[in-house]
Amino acid sequence: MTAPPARDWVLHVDLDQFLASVELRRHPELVGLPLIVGGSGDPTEPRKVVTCASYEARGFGVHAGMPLRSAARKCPDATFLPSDPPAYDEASDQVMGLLRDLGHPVEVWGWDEAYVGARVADPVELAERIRTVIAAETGLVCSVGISDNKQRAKVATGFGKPDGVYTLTDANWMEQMGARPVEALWGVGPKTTKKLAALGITTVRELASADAELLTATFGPRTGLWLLLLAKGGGDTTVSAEPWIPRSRSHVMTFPRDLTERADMDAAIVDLARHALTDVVAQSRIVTRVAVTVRTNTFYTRTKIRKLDEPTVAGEVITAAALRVLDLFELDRPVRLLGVRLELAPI
DNA sequence: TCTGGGGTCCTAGGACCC
DNA sequence: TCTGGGGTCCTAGGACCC
Repeated sequence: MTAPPARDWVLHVDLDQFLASVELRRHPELVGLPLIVGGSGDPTEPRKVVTCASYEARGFGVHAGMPLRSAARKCPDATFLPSDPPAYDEASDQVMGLLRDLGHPVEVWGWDEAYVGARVADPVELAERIRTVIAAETGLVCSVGISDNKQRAKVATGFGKPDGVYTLTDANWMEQMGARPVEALWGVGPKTTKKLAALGITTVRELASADAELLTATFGPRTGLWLLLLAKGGGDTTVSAEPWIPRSRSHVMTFPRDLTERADMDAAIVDLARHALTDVVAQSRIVTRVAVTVRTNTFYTRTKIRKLDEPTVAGEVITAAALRVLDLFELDRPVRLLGVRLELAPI
């Protein structure tokens, strides 16, 4: 038995129940009990949702995005903790640093996910080494998906969770995925699933053998062919260690009570714009466009955007622009949420 | 229990110019 | 004066993800 040759692999590393795990590290007495992270930690707080539920809490039907009050009804014995972003930033940085120390390119995807590109003969050995190092150095548990592109590696991680490793390649893709609904593909959501169903396509196997022209006619030239590629197990094979350059910076706020006074809306918009601009300036970036989002009490949500006369970081210019965009709305209903997004000039 | 916050990318269609 | 087509810029909105 000769050793297999080295090949280019893409490993997807995903920290299990990340926020809950970071909290459990410093509250070990809570290990094994249902834990829910979100809002200010007060389960009676309205208009706040679960950011992360521990596996124990998930056993009660609690999941991310669920209103805290619903979570409290489903799992009254859970411990509720406030979200602590600086702690998650620090834990994430620690994990990403350990991954980089392995000597392969690492592409960070948010707090709790990263892709590692590696030309190795034994990717399972690398995956286990990653899991061992992260557990030993940070006390955090992760799962790893192995494939030759990002989308398939991400799907593989789902089969590995929790606390495991799974490999998906051409050899087992159709066998594992063929009979599953198209929604099992990363990037296929409810809307695309419905459109595909109207074409008589419901499974990954059906999508993989669908007519390319039918797909491009329905979804456009790029998206149509991309869906076909995804179903065949293809995807993006590049892993870049280059730091991510953000395209925009935004802040939104759902108010504890709907706003009805225009002066309050103006004040909130100025606040949100300043907040976003502070982050932009800290990263030495320049604003090119200003977008404002309005959500009314009926949950009707719309965004309007305007290009600035010239790129700038001048606070007065940007807050004035945001107020002008807000002025484009009717604003004849109570406002539940306002948001400002600043789009940035490329570097 | 009414439904958070932070992002990216794609497509369609109008305006405008040649 | 009318018509056609190509290209670019801009905004709206859809869709998806963590």
